[in-house]
Amino acid sequence: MGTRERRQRELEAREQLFLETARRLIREEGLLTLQMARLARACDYATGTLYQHFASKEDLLVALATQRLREHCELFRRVAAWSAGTRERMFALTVADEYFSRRHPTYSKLMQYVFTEVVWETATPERRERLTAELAPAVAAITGVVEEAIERGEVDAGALSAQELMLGPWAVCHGMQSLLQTRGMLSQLAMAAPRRTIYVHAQVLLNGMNWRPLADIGDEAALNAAVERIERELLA
Amino acid sequence: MGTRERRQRELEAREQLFLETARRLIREEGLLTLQMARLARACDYATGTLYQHFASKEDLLVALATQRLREHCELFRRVAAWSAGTRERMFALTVADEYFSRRHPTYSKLMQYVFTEVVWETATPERRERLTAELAPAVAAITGVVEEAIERGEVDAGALSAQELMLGPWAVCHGMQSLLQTRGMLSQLAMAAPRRTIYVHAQVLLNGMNWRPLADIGDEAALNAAVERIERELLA
DNA sequence: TGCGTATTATGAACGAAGTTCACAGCACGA
DNA sequence: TCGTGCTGTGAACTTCGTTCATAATACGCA
Repeated sequence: MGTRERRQRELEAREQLFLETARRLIREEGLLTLQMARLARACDYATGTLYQHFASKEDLLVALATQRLREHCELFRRVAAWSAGTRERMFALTVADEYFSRRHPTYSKLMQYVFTEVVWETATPERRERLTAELAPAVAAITGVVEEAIERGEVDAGALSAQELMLGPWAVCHGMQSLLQTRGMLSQLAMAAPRRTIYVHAQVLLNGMNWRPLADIGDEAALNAAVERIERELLA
Repeated sequence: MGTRERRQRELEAREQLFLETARRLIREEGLLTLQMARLARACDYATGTLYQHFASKEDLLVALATQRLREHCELFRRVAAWSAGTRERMFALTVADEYFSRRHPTYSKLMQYVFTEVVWETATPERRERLTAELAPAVAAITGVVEEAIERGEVDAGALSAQELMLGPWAVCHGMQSLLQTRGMLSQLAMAAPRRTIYVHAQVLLNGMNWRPLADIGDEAALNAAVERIERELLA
């Protein structure tokens, strides 16, 4: 028969078309000006057809975010599985995160918007679940690195669990990028090299956990070498 | 004469009324359902009157955020001027930040929304400037603490400037709160005590900077004592 | 106190965009 | 070939945010 699954394939292709085109429109004209009717028109479909795939505009945005988040999390999993020491892998996660955000400039903004009460609460529960489901494997992978380090005695966990511990580097990454991305923040601060600042603070935090081998915070050459190695072996 | 300045006072009082009422409506019904017409009606004014104060809905939101940010920054300045060591003051900033967010649950969400491209770019430049202007004194005060610590040799700044250094604790604070506040994140992680996790990571970061006197990360009692002292002396 | 003018408040009307739905068109099976 | 059910369509609907012609008010002055 195959007529049913052919139709299914066509539907998926159309959904992809909508998502890809939405991404392009956002890239070209900004999140601000994305309009459902225009998006449908740009894909040569009627508005109603678009609504057969996405329950609302917010739904579409969450779907868009989910797609990129999947890539993001796959990258994390690859980094977590890298054949290197736990300290190096942990730092590599920061570098990878920064790299990913740099490669996808609209992604962080989209995420910021999507996690807003106004958008998040308007999207359908299924869409929200699909997004959060993407996180689980990545969280598990990163937690795995922390657990390995704890077992090997390479880090002082204090009273924190592996998950609580990994929240630290995650927060530094996320917080720093969020702050730097916020307009009126950079102008406030005289940031010479924002990227380097992220890396240094990530290393500082890992040092604070006494995560061995410790990094020499003052050694810029070593930092650059570490970053370059990660970019070469994992991200290129 | 005084008729002009009386009018000025009346205008300011009305603006306050609008802002207070908006705050209440948001608290009671959420950011999602705030409507300009309803806000005006709730204050017994016509819609047009509301628009004499705020150029747009986004403008109103930025004004709302600015008001709270002022309090927030005043708190920071008070903490930065505390008669305690630099390390203790630096940690106190994290505790104060967490405290402020806890006291004003809708503030962080509002901020998150306001800094969104969709809102920020739609507000008038004057409003945006007024918001960012609030930041300057607080940033200066915090940077002052870092500079004092550097001068006294109580911290290893590495190659980072005072401003770059203070971005670390700020990012930890902001990032951690942002992550914990995001729905679907907490469910992902089994967080026993999110507040304590923030504090520990703040201390870890400061330790990583070798900021003296170092904190014993594993010592929960000491951490609690420090937090309690800060809350008692600065925040109560 | 009364009048003319300027300023301000009003809320109905407007406009823009998200969403819906009655209907047309198409494909598939009998 | 015809009937049926499904799908795409886009005009109409709805919901706000925003504006603006008009009414109301306040103010200065004779």
